[in-house]
Amino acid sequence: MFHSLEKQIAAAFHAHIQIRYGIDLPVAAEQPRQSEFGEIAIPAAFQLARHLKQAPKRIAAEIVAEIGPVEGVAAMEVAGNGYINVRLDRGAYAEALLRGEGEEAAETGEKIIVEHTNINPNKAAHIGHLRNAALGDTFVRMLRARGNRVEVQNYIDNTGVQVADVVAGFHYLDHKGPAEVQTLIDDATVRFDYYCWDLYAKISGYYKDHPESLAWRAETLHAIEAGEGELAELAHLVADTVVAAHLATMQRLDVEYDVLPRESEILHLHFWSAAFDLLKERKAIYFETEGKNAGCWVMPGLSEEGKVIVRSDGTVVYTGKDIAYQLWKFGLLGKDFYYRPWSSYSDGRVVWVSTDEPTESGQHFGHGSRVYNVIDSRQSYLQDVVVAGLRALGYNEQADRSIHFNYEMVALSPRCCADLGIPLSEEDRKRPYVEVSGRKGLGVKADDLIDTLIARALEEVVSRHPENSEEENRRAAGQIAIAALRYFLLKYTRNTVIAFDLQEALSFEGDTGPYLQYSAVRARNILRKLEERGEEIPDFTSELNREALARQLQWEDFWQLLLGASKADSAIESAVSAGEPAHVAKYAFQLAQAFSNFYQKYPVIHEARREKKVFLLWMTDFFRRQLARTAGILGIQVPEYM
RNA sequence: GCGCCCGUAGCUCAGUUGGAUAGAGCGUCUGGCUACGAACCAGAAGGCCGGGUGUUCGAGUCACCCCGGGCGCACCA
Repeated sequence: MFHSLEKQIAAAFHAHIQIRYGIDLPVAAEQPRQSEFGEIAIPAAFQLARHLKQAPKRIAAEIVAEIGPVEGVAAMEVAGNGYINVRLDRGAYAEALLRGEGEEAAETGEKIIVEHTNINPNKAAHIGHLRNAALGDTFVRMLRARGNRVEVQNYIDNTGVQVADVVAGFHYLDHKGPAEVQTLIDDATVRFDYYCWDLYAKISGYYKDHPESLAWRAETLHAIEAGEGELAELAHLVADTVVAAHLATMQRLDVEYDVLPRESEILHLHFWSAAFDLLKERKAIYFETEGKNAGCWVMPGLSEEGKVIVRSDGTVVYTGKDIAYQLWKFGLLGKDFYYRPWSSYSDGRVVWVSTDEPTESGQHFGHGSRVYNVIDSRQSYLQDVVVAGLRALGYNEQADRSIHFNYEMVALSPRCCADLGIPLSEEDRKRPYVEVSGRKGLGVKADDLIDTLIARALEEVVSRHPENSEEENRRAAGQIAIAALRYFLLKYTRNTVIAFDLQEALSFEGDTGPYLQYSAVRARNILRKLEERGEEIPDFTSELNREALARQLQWEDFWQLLLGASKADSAIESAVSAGEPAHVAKYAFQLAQAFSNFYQKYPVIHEARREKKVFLLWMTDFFRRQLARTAGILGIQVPEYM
């Protein structure tokens, strides 16, 4: 609502300035620093001052005097050195909100692809992976909330070095074949992804102590690529099982996917050779004959030596496959995968996985017009290579629409390592944070963290609601734990390194997910309590007219809460353009804060005057809906009670 | 060496793309529960926005130079 009105008012100024001064000025609408200054500030006079060579203050006064009535605006005034402060017509604004106007979502035809999660399927997910998924999933929800069509892809690198290492661990260190590994998978007392976590650390350590054994890795990679033999079979078994574990972990956070494109199909369906032909044909890469890259196909430009795409033994590096994948996402490769169902969600939606065998599914993916790759900042260089590849092929437009949605890593605070019993070197203890390492098995497993959070939340819920059933309390605790976790991962802006601290993540007070939930739960408790007392929730539209609304909204407290709650769409819009899910979190928190204050100050149910009571109930209901919606975009549900 | 990121209250972080008197949470201190359940609210203390020079009506925000920290720059991903 606010968003569309703001645009409308800016447009009125734009039109006036165009006619009056003959200047096509892009008019910005800002939020005044203080609420007493009104709802919208127009700084246009500052820009005009340059063109007109007059004082901004004078120009602002002239515009205010001449612009005439603007719809939805009650008053305008000049302030500061030349701001035009706009005051909205409160009654009209509230009436429009009451009738549910101005909430249209502009559906755009283009399809946006968001790729996120992308965990190597060789071990359990850790806290860093959760940041990726929470950011990606929330961004998807933000886009969908404003009407965009979005396809969520989770790329599975099931033929890479990391999977190969775990396979080598099973085969060479543990001497286990596919049958034994299958037994392990079927054993309910073993968490297979956790087992692989340890095995990966074990073989990484072994490689370090016995460099000659790296031959195992090469042999395993070859076997996987050939797709034959026991090692290849093991690779499939390991990768598929771990992918299922990852999806189950992500499901706990309400993170869902549309399709799982796999590297094995990139290879078997010859996506790479198609891309390779294109790259050679358009001279995007060249065959190096001398120097340290002799015998390799190299992409020039990004670094002094260029980036090797095809090794001297003829195998392609990951980035090469990624170029093929990126081309496919835009529909530029002239090839597609086949698809079969991988699993389905409780609402029946199917997650599809790529396959190399023709199927009757009729499914098609890709052909996006814009692609967001949610990948941490350490891989910026590789992402630049991919984009440079598109450019070298002449796909400049697609290169511009390839967005590396980067974010900083999640590290561990030294205190956290101490809490978790992770030994640190003297040097590490002095650092601000310690990087997690899969190879060293150093990190916080996602499911362990979620379990801890749920246990904590359950303690709190049970202490407050011993009368409720265990099932109900578990349900609420689960929702609270997820809210705490998702909010914790989202409240930091993307380029902030999160030094993970268990005690902070476990907090349910202050700037946290549970605070949002608590605020929404309290709003609903008011409405529920009213009905329990035998009163009915009024029909707001028939009991409140414009005049009544205007009367009540003379109270600044009420107006500010209503205004704030009506800005959800505006907040989402600016968060999308800034690419910052954290902005949505911040908005939700401020909104919850405003309501907590309102809740404390105004006893809604005990209000004696009818008009005011109905108005307060409507405010409560409006706030509740807006906060629930915003929390939903963060992937946070509002529990029945807490 | 080259490239990118960061430095804001005791701690952890925001800061609407250059705007009005720099904000929040935690922590500390003070006050508020017979309940629309305090996982809350109100108030207080706490700042050379790392340092310097510039750009202009105006800089936490932009440019350049220092200082301090992080991450990249593989025939790993």
